[in-house]
Amino acid sequence: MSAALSAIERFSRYQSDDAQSVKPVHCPVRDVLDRIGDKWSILLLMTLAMRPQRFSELHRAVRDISKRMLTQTLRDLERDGLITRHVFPTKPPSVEYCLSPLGQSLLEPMASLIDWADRRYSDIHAARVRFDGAPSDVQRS
Amino acid sequence: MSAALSAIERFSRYQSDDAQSVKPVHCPVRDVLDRIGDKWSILLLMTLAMRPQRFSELHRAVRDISKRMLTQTLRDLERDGLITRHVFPTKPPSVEYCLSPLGQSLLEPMASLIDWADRRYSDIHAARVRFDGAPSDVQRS
DNA sequence: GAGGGCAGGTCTCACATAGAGACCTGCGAC
DNA sequence: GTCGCAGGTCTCTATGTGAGACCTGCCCTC
Repeated sequence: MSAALSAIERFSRYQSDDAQSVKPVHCPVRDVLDRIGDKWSILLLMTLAMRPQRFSELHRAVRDISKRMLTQTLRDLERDGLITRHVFPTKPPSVEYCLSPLGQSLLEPMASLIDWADRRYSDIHAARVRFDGAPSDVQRS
Repeated sequence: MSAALSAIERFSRYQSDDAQSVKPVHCPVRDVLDRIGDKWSILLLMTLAMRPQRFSELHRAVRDISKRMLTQTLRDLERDGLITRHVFPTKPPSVEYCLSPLGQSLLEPMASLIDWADRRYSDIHAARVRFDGAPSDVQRS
């Protein structure tokens, strides 16, 4: 726990450095979070964690992503070295995406987040119902 | 590792259930990820992890968030029970936000992600440079 | 040998979301 | 009375996203 929290302290140093300087300080953590924290990246990484998959397989697995965003997200992940892209010279060429070692290394921290999400979902859902049910200052005692 | 990866397997089951059914299957993991995976939530949670803070402190800590998004993100986090909001009846009323126990429980998985981001940033940065430097099939050998 | 189909995209347009920054509210100090 | 402050809300514009038509090679069928 304290080991993990030291990461937060390290991050906080970037924050306070930034707050104190005139020019914004570049924070690697934010950079990375902006990347994998978008709408589709984690979802695609999780999907590829099961096995390498082709473009259209991914599209079927994550049905509500548009081709446009699928292409774009995959390209960004490839750019960041998290996945690799292989083109096979079949009749209509097929393209397979799979996790790189760097992408693999992200699985463990990501899985702990998924695990949290799955275990705490009922709490979150309950909190939402409670919040929406008490629109102003209605307090149950 | 295998314990963590079992979370991924569990998640994959939602995915394949969804792929097979006609009606989309509601996936709690996606629900939660959509929430904390937005541009500002993790950043604010990390900032609040250090200590409870007031609206304007948060605004100073995360300088490039707009008031609009700060308000909205805080409200969403409160709705999900991750943070609590206390109004103090000072002369101009001040408002303090702090992590709820549920929010605290998110710190550990989040910290491991932060830690990953911090340690792997140089790899990611290198991959980006490589990708941008090789626009087509130029390969350094 | 013309037409159709498939994989993996790109392009265009319409709409939703985010950011900038002006404004609001209540109150105490000057 | 009017200034300033905390914590917002509102409006306008810029940016991002989704839907879905279209494109490109190539093979297969007719």
